[in-house]
Amino acid sequence: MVLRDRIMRGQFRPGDRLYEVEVSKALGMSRTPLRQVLASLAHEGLLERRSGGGFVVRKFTLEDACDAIELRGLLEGTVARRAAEQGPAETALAAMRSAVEALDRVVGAGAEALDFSAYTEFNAGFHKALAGLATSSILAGELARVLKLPFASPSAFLQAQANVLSFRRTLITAQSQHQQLLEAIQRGEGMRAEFIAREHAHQARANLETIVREDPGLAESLPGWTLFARNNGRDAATASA
Amino acid sequence: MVLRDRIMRGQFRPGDRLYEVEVSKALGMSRTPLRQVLASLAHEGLLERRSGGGFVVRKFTLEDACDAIELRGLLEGTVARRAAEQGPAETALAAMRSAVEALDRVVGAGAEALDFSAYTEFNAGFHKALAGLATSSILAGELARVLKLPFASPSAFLQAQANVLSFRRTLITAQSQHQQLLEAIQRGEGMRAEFIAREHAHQARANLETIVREDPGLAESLPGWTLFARNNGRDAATASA
DNA sequence: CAGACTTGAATTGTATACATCTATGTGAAT
DNA sequence: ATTCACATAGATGTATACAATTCAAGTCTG
Repeated sequence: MVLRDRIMRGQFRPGDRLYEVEVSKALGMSRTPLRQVLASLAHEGLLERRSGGGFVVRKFTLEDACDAIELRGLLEGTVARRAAEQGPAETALAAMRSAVEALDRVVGAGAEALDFSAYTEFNAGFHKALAGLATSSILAGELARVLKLPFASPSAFLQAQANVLSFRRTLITAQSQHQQLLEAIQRGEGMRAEFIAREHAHQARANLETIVREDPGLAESLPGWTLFARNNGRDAATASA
Repeated sequence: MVLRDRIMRGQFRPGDRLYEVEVSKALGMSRTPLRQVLASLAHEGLLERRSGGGFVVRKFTLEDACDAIELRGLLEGTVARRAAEQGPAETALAAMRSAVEALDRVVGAGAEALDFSAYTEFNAGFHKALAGLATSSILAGELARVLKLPFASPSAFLQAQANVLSFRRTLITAQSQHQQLLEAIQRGEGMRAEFIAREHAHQARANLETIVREDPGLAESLPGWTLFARNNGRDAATASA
């Protein structure tokens, strides 16, 4: 989906209306397949249907991003709890173990020497393995869906933290949570697993909030950040009235 | 969406492939808008995309229905907790109060004399008011989405229980949970609210399981039941091999 | 001057024709 | 007899032409 990337990269601003003929020319495709893409993106939540036809790029607030992250934590927590309660599948558990071990090696270097891109890679692997623990197709589907929301993905804005030492330190505690989550699942401690997963996501949320508050310039560089309203909820159109 | 209803009413069986020309003739519409409907239903989870093109009606298992109900409980619980923590909006809270009061009057008649359709109506009102408490548009959207899954809705299979006395009794305890949930939200007891909502959904799940186990004939009459696989996961095609 | 109606361009929604792909059956060669 | 290649029918994917709707500007009237 090239349109998705273009929206994420900021080629369209929130509130912009997408005219079918215009966009179809820009993408070099016909209106028919484009309309399906538009409908699909609307289902994903990136676009909104206008009353009276047409689509506009959705405005996200920082609150939306935080909610999406917490929702991810909620679903990951449920997956973890149920895996712990029902006995996790060995293959998915093995993937999680190897991810944790790999992260151990990365984090073992200490906050200063930490290989950030390696961390990002193995962290994604950990969360993928966690999703793979889902016994329920319904739950797995919802989690996959939520991960598509801007910034909900575990590695969505990790790279922005690369050069800030205080954030690198949070990765050490995050890895501690990875270890504890794995342990809780293996020991059948469902409730504990659920809460660790929630708190883990909460830390991601806190990191995002800190970035936005303390280093807005850094936030600007994040992919998808253009979809977010800067001013506290009031957009330009409303403010001009 | 007339196609949605036709699928729910059992005009197509799970695993059936939907041929575009055939269905478009049956519905009296062209292929172009039909394809959008098909894609939309696939996003909802009622259809699945076949590899190599086309759509088939999705098979649901009883487990899927249970998972959908628990997922609803999870999301409702989160809405309730956050409402309790952040202070609920007075208008939505008022709607919830009036729903609880109306249910009090219905349940006050006792299990034998209980007006079932009135209960169903006010119960739907309660859960609608609960959804209205959502402060987060992300959360509200996901909850609305989950409610569309077969049997996830609070009143999905309530009517099937109408003539079974033991089920009518469960409504009394369900109403007790409604009261407690409202109370917990009003008193700011977020964690308690979350768990009550979860347990409330869990009871619905238990009721569904009981219906299916003890009165399969009754289950057959439920709208959407044709989408569920009877035999334990193995469908006809697989079993014939 | 305010407000309602008309009008028309622009945009979305629908139908149909065309292109591409998939799957199945047939045939020959091994 | 089995397997591979190929042909062919049928289905999906795409493009374009047409219809219906929306929305705004302009005009006319009270």
